[in-house]
Amino acid sequence: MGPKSIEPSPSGGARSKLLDAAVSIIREKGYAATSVDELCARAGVTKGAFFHHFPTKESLAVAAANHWSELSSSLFAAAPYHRFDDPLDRVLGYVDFRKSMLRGDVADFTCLAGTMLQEAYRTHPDIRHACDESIGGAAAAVKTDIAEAMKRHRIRGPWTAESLALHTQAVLQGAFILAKAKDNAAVAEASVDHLRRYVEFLFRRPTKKTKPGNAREK
Amino acid sequence: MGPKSIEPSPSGGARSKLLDAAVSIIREKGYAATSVDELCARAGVTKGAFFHHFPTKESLAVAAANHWSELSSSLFAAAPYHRFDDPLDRVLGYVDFRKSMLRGDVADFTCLAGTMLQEAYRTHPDIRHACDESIGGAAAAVKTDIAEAMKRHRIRGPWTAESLALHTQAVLQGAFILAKAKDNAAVAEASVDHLRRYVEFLFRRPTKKTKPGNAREK
DNA sequence: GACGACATACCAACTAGTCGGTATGCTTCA
DNA sequence: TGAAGCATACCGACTAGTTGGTATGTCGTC
Repeated sequence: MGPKSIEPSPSGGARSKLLDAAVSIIREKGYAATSVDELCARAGVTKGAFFHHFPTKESLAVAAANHWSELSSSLFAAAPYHRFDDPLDRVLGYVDFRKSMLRGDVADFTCLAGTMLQEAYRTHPDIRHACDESIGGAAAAVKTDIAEAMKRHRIRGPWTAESLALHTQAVLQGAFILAKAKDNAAVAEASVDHLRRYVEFLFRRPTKKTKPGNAREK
Repeated sequence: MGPKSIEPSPSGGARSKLLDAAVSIIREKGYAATSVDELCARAGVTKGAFFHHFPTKESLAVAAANHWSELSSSLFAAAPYHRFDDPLDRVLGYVDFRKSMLRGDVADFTCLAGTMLQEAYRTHPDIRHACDESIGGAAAAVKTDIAEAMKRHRIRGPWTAESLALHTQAVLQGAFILAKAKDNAAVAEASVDHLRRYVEFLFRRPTKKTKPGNAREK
């Protein structure tokens, strides 16, 4: 914690370089397979610097998860869909935005938190907690719009804004796994399409036709 | 391949004990964090036996993924929902069955393939492939019923039986991650409920009231 | 001259994988 | 029948390299 609690390090510091390295390497190969030496190498930093800033490898992972939370929450905060008046449009805009991110290398659009959770949920409780908060934070942001949309459109059902928000995260996480399995983002897009259709159904909005020129496979 | 090509080892063999150990340990801590020594210890087998049956640790993981495919496909083949006449009931029965499995320890209901994919998709192509086939096999089984249900109920839409089948797997995989994040199966159940509602919607079946005693939470 | 931010050298524990060996079959043919 | 010949299954000590982590030193700044 120290002086970095105020300033997130001006990107020249070893700490922030290690954080960035952690995010990218762990997304490629997971937490356990990522060695401290490799982290230092990618960050262009020595081992001394590593253990100066982080007492253990695990604490770096926790910090990386928190860093990831900040990265994503500011990314979504800046996204265009917030302009919509109707909160339902914001929810659907969020889904569309997530779908539009499914491009390029698989390691570049998958989720750090989901990746680490899968292997560390039991052996590293602190990592589990930080990843839970990361996903929970994303869910909370959508939940707000979902709750407003339920109010505005007078929708009620045997589900809550919270559970639907978490469901969007589940679909996304599952879509990432499918994309990794097939090394192909198209299958993830299709799952997000199903999610969008489901949300439209819940809010009784006429389903929009699937975007033209959407069939991009392999 | 010797005498074992006919009989899958009568469960006394070191090979099958290693396979079982691999499934359980890897589901607890992932592939990379699982050491060969630990595998041998849990299987009650020596290191010599390990490398007699498997040339590398990676090849054990591939065999474990295939073992997992067989375990799950025979589990689902024996499940009760196949009795239903209407293929749609079989699809919904599958979803209900998956939901009913969400009990007990998280490590005992999560998916080996999804867990390994997350960390090994890039570094271990053979593992990725075996896990892809595992998930693909599960999806293919559901796809059959979905396709029949589409025919029987004259349903068409901008989605295919295949994409919906894969979507069910995505939701399940995502639900597992949520369960790991919160160390709580309830959140996974809620996601599966959303999935069921979506399938009912796609097939224009009146949504059944949430099961009695299902205590819709909060 | 104290302190933060690193660098260098080092270590004990663990890692996947090797290797020479043994015990127990199954086959073949005299 | 039985012995030679060979394959399979398994054992466990060993190794070369890697792991996360430590101890100590250097350098610039306040």
